[in-house]
Amino acid sequence: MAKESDVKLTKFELEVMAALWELGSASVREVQERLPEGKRPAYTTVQTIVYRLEEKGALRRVKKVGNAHVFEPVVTRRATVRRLFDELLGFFGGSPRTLMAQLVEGGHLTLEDLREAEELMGRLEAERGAADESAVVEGRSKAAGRKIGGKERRR
Amino acid sequence: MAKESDVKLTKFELEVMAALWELGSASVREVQERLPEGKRPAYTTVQTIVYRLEEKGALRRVKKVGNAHVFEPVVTRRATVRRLFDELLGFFGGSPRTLMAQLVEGGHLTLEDLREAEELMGRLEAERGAADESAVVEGRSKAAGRKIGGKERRR
DNA sequence: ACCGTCCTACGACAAAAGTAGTAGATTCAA
DNA sequence: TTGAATCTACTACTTTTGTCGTAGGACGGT
Repeated sequence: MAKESDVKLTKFELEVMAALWELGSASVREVQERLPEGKRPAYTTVQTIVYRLEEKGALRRVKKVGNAHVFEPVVTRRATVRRLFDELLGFFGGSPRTLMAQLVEGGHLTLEDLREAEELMGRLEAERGAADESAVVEGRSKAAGRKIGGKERRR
Repeated sequence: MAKESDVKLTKFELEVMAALWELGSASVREVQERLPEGKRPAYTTVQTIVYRLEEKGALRRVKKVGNAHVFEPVVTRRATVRRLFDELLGFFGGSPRTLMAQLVEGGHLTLEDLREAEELMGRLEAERGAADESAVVEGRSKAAGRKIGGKERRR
């Protein structure tokens, strides 16, 4: 029955969806106009993509305004990112660590990015935790305890 | 001049490259055999991809063994990951944070993953820091300058 | 020297993705 | 009520990807 998770999007479709996620809901014209300056295809091109996305079940038309249809995303941005990430992970034997290492070494992330992520993680855990008391341990989820320059390993 | 960075790879091409990165260098047959069980295309299919990759400059033939060519990657795994990641970032207004947030919320990362990343970052910073002190200008000090410790022999 | 096996070089094709034009219905402001 | 502006619903075409098959050359063992 075509789960949301098996919607595969191409690069351009992704951009259209990105616009739609930002707008919440929009007409073809609105989507087109939200596309980055340089690479803004003809109106009908965008329209075609929107139609294809509709067939894939990535979005749906919800109403009309004037004689124009208004579309709304069906697949969430989060689910899509998850999918993309999983794919990316594929090239790392499914290990987020190896990937993270590449990101760090590639200079994509700053220390603050990581700290913030930790903090967020702590918040989320606290929020939904409460229920399961066992296996908590995980040291201070406060993320404030810096400790750069740990062991000197490999390399 | 076709810089290494403008080599765009498709999903399948990525898989072939992945095999090649793992093997270091290999013949078409070897690459094909390294492809995951289920999705293992015909020999000539792999051959075609390899040829196309050669045209794109992602790999090159380095020698012959018997009558078979042996190929070797030209673009590095790191550069490729960087590229993929940058693309992914595109959907987040280029903000690694937003992306990280999605990853955390999506449960892709564990606290340990983050910690380890921080640690690695600390090590790298220390390593390269010292010498840096003065030369700050260099517009591209933002990654790309990788070359710590000779070859990239991880794993 | 001969044959079976493995490669290489090409050529083909279908499906997916990217890009757009057009005919005719709709809307809306004058 | 009309005509310009705008949409929709198709249709169409070009590239790019994914997948192979085949003809003929190169090798290696016997």
